[in-house]
Amino acid sequence: MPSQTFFNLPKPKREALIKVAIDEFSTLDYNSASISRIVRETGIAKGSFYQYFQDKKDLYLYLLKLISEAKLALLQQTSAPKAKMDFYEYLSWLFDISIYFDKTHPVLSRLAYRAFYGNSSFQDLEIDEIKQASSKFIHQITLEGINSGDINPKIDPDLAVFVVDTLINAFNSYIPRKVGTSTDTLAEKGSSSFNTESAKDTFDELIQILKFGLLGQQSDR
Amino acid sequence: MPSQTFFNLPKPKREALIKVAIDEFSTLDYNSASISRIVRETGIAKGSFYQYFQDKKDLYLYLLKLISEAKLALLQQTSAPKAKMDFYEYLSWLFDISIYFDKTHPVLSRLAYRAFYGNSSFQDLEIDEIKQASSKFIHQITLEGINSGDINPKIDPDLAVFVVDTLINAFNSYIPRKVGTSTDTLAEKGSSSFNTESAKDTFDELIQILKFGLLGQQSDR
DNA sequence: CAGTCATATGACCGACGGTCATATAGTAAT
DNA sequence: ATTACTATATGACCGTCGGTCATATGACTG
Repeated sequence: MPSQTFFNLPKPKREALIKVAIDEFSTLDYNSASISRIVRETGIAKGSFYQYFQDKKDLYLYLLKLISEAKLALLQQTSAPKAKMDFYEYLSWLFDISIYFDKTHPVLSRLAYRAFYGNSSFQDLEIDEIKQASSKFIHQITLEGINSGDINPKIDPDLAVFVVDTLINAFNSYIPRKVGTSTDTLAEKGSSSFNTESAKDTFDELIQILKFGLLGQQSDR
Repeated sequence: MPSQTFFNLPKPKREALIKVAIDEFSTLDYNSASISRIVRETGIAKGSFYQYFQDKKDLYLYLLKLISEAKLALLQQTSAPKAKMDFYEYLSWLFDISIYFDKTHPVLSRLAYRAFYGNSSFQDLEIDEIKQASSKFIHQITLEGINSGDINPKIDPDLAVFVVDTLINAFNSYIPRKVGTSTDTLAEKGSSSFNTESAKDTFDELIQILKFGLLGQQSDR
């Protein structure tokens, strides 16, 4: 976490620093992103930076936190299209929201994309924890899916969570390949560079596969 | 690719360098692994190293190539337990082989694990290509699965490949979590640190889910 | 004015990946 | 044995990095 000193900073200075940092980390992977460059560009001294943040990781974690807060805020302010959705409809709805976030926050989205699907950062407990925050969310709704009968209860819950979580997360890196946009282009221009309609169709087809895989065995036993 | 100079090296020197390098890259992620340390430990001059390899990435790619060759060799020398296997049986067999490789080549396995499932390296085209070599293999057998009717032909082949490939690959990072071994311990001690029997059971359960998901729709239409 | 405290600063540190002019050893021709 | 040529070995050196720290600046208090 940034120090109190950082939050005491005049707003413009604080925001300028964050903006430069977001640009840096959305353009380059963790190791290539440079604190030296960030402070040079922001016009503050290196020593000052290290009064605000413990280290490079501290800044990075803070940026990821800002993003997840922005996403959560969007999720909470968006009302569901249907009152009662089953597990699979809910997943589909989440995907809609995710696409909308990418469109409205292209730079944040790009940074998040790098952090989660580019294999750019490093082995680190805290960073893994942040990464798994979205997994925890999927985890929770998957367990609810099991309880409500949308997922065959004979399937090991952990395994069900793994399957759903893995596919949902990996889908973000699949789509650009599928629609012919390279992940590089995506990291550069954000998700606006592919057709969100066909992405949605493909996602719904994936959900169908999930539905059969996770539910299909039930009639069998 | 290493230079001719490297291959001209006396075998002991060449192998010593490779051994030290493999140890380094199996212990630390790409960015933490240090060329300076490798040459210090091997007892050769920095300049010499850079006569052998173009850069750090060149060495890394070469190590990954050595590993994939070793894996391929094992695959080719292992005979199938059954003459005719359907797609899902074949996947299960591949998993057996993979487990065997991990047991017999723990250090290589650890390096590969870091490279593929640790999010430790960086955005790079060539490295991504090597990583996707195993994906290509899965790709091929998945397409065969479609042709032989083991996978519902109505499913978009690309999507089918994506689902299979993603789950198979991610499974390697799921298992340690499942059996309570942290990925750190795994990277440290190799796959010998978890019960391969229960891993196999879980894998077979995953294959069942895949089977229903990818085939299930067929009876439906 | 002096004293105290938060903040700002940039020279400095060790380590990194990578370069290059120079030294050394091996080989072939005279 | 001497020369000439080539392949290989070497480590001081470069720019850059993340991070530190003694010192300077300013702002507020008595």
